[in-house]
Amino acid sequence: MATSTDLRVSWSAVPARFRARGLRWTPQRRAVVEVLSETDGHITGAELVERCRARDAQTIPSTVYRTLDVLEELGLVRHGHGADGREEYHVGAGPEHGHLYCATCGGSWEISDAAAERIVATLAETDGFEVDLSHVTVVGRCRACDAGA
Amino acid sequence: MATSTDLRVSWSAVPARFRARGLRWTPQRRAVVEVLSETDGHITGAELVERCRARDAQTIPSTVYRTLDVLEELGLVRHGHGADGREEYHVGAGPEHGHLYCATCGGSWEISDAAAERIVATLAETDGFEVDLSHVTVVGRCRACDAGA
DNA sequence: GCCGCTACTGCAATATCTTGCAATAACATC
DNA sequence: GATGTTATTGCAAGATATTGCAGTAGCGGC
Ligand SMILES: [Mn+2]
Ligand SMILES: [Mn+2]
Ligand SMILES: [Zn+2]
Ligand SMILES: [Zn+2]
Repeated sequence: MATSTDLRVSWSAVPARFRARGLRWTPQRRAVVEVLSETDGHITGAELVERCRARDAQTIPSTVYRTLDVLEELGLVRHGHGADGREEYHVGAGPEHGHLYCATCGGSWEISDAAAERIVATLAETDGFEVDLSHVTVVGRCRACDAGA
Repeated sequence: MATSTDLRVSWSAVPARFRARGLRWTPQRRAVVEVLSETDGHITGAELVERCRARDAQTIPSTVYRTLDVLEELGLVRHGHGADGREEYHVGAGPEHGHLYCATCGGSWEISDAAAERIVATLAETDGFEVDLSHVTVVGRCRACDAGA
C-alpha cells in the first residue's frame, strides 16, 4: 500500500506539543494554528498570511512562514507546490497524496491512491528513491481537455 | 515508450523561426539565446539572468523571463521547478525527463527512462492524465541517504 | 532608404518567500 | 511573583518572478 501518514490532528493538543519540545506558545503561533484548525484540505502560504491578517492586521509574513516550518517539522502540516511552484500546505487532510494540475484548464485533482502506490513502488524499485508523496505535483493535460482539443 | 520530444536545436536557425512567426529578433533576445546556446542541460531563471548580465550589465530580468516564455512556446526550452519551486529550464538536453531531488543530501538526478515510462503510463491509465514529463519534480530521499540513516 | 504598424523593452509596482539581526517576551526555576 | 535564559518576533533587505503601461524600435512594404 501507499505510504499513509494521516494528518488528522487534535489542534487542542498543539500548545503542549510545542512546550514539550522546548518551543514557545506565542499569540502569533496561536493565530496561525487557529486559522489552520478552521481549514480543511489545502491552503497556500499567501492565503494563510491573508487569513491571519484578517484576524490581526499586524500579522508579519515571515513569522507565519516560520511557524509553518515548525508545524511541518512537528508533522502537523505538509507542503507541496502548485503548478507555478508556489507553496501549498496540506492540513488535516487525511492520508498523504500528491496533485495533478491541468495546464490547459487550470483544474487540479488529488492523485488516486492506486496511481500513487504504483509511482512510489516504481521509483523505489528502479531508482532506489523514497518519494515524499505530499510534495508531488504533476502538471499536464486532463482527460476533458485532451478530448476537447 | 515515454514521450520523447528532443530538445536538440539549431540555435542558428532561431532568428528565422522568430521572424516567421511575426516575432522580432532583438539584441536582448539574441543575448538570451547566445547564453542558452552555450548551456547544456539545465539552468535556472536566475542563473540565466546572471549570465546575461555578465555580457550586458543593462540586462532587465523581466525581459529575460519574457524571452524564456517565448522560447518555451516555440518549443526551444522547457521548464520544471526545483525542490523549492524555483524555475529550472531544460536546454538542448535531448529527450524530455523529470527530476528526483533528495531532501536530505540535496542531490538531484534525472528520472530514469524506465521509471518515467511507467509513471506516464500509470497516470494515463488510472487518471486519464497526460503528463508533462519535463515539469515533473519528485522530492524524497535517495538510496544513499536511506542507507546512511 | 523611409514609413508605419505594433511587438517589444524598460521601468515601477507587486507577489511570494527567505534571511540576519537586535529587541522582546515565553517559561522554567526559584 | 521576580528573574534569567534563550526562543521568537519585527523589521529591513534581498531573491525570484510577474504585470501594466508608455515609449521605443524591428521589420515588412513601398
Ligand atoms: Mn511551472
Ligand atoms: Mn518544497
Ligand atoms: Zn484540463
Ligand atoms: Zn540523499
